[in-house]
Amino acid sequence: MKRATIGDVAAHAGVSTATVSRVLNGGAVTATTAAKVWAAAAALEYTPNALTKSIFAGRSPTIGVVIRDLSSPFYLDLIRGVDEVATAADSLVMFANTFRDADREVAHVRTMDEHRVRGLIMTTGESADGRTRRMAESGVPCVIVARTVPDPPPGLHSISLNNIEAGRLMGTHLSAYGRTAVGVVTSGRRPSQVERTLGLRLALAERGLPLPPEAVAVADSETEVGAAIDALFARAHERQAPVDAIVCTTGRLTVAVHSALTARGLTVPDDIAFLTMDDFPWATALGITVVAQPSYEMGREAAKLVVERPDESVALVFEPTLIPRTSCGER
Amino acid sequence: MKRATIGDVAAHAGVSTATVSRVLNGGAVTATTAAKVWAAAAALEYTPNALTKSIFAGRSPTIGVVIRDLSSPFYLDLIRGVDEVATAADSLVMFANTFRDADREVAHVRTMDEHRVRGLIMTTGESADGRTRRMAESGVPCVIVARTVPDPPPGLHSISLNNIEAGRLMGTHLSAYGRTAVGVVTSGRRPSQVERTLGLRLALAERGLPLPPEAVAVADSETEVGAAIDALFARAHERQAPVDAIVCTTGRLTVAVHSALTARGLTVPDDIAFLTMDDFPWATALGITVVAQPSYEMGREAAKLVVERPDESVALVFEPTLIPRTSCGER
DNA sequence: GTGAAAGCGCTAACAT
DNA sequence: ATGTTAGCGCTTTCAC
Repeated sequence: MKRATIGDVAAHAGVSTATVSRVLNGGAVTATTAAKVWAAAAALEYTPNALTKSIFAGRSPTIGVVIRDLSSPFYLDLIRGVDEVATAADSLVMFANTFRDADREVAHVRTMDEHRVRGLIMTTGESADGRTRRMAESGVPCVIVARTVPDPPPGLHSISLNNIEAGRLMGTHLSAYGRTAVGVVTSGRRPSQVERTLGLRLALAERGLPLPPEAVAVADSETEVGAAIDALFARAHERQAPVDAIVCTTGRLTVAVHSALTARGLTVPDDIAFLTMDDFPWATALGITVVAQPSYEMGREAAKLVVERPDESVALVFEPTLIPRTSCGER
Repeated sequence: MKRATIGDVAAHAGVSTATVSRVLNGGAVTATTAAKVWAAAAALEYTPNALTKSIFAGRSPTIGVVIRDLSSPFYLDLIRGVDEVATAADSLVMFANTFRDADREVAHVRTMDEHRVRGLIMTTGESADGRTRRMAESGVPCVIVARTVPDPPPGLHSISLNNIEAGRLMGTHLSAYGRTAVGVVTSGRRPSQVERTLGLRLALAERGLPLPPEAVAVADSETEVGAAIDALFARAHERQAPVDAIVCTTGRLTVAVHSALTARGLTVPDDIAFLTMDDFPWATALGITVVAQPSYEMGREAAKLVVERPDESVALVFEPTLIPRTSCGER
């Protein structure tokens, strides 16, 4: 069954397409004609073509979101925040997951650009930065999440966490509860990861506690966590400096690190303290102390940036919060 | 900075727009002209307008997804599955969350329709069924997830779980581990919920175990869970039939029910067995036995239905799996 | 192989 | 208040 066009409605109602367009979009029309048009539209089950409309506007009323890893709890809340604001602004959300793949990343950003999204929110690496800048310059506000951008043009925003502070919070908390030898599991070279580790090292150093490179293990994915932990423990053993706390700098690996610990017969917090990033629904039940980011709020703010301040260039930095539970021996 | 159109590229390359269109879409052109056009496109940073393209096709290469509740782990995996095959099919995913609100539901479905999505995947109630049928009839395949549809026209699919079997699995498992008085927390009147409870009741009955209505508590949201559990226990107390197992028929409430139990000083599984729906990352660590649905696979199949079999009408029913851990006293 | 021109469904000046 | 007409950016006959 072919879809009715505005022309069909016009014919059915005995008016011109311009008139139909007017009643549909609230122009000046007689009540009588309006009624006729509405009747015709209903009879033909007319559904306006948003694509065609967007051609005129030059843009689609859609906000693009490119996420690197949908399995991370942080990103889930972020999306919910974006969706909330988008819906309120009569926007849709166009979504794509890059599965941590740089090629998919540039491809998805390009596709979003081709679809003329009104704005783009992305939590990705640098690979698509060239296009992002161009998009911003041509009037499509972009928001980079979880990373700051150097020298941003108008329209290019960034939203991130104060990662140094997140690390400091961890270090301070751990030392306050008597831990002196912390080991960290981090997912690697991304700025956020590096900064969190740095903040941790800073806070520890201020209290005379060391965090040597040997105490930092890198695990890129969940499957590498076990080996990373083992290597960490082995090095600690060599140095005769047994670790009494494990910090995980990414919420994505929380489950993996926690299971690795318990799988090795370690009891939290008696044998070892555990402190990780990003709050999650089960953290309370498990008594896991976390440093939380306001992920939902960050999603809302990201969307608000594209909706409300398209041609500024703001760098929003959110503050982390430590939520103490029992995994560091708090009670 | 104004965006380059195909006309700009044509002018820059000294050819016609038709020729540009040909080289962009792989028509018959000389290598020389092709080179000129590509050079011009690159120089002008030309990005094709996917919106305009879609006008001709009559459809956008986009798959719409309307979800009732993004916070449920089931839906998250579903979306990842959809995204995966959509990407493989050069489609984008247009996403909207209804926050369990019927008005948002119809609004979002309409918007998806207006955007001429090539297909729609939705996990919603009946409120939008009228439009869904029409969409299917006009050539837009729709997939209803987590519910079956009566007398579907071609193009209207459904994907669901064998909920009766899910309930049976629970009943069988519980009775196998010696539980005789089960109480259930369910989120209400949705067919999936009712069927799971029914299956449970059936399996229990076959073993001579009752599941009276008083043993079923309804909690619509997380906040109502505490009260529902209290009422359940109170009724069991009156009937002098203390409950030795709690079943939760929706993954959405797993956390809430579990915490309600522990908050009341109950130890799982010693004081009470706990069995819930939908597997989740922490279930292993917590030792929670679940009846899992293949959510990721269901998302993939849903997307494949719209991509590969747009004008059939298939009702896919997936089988649940019980994943035994320790929350029912398994060891 | 390439260009001119018509048209996709709709809006936005201009007319009337 | 309503109709006519010219596009929006692109694809697609149909000539050449």
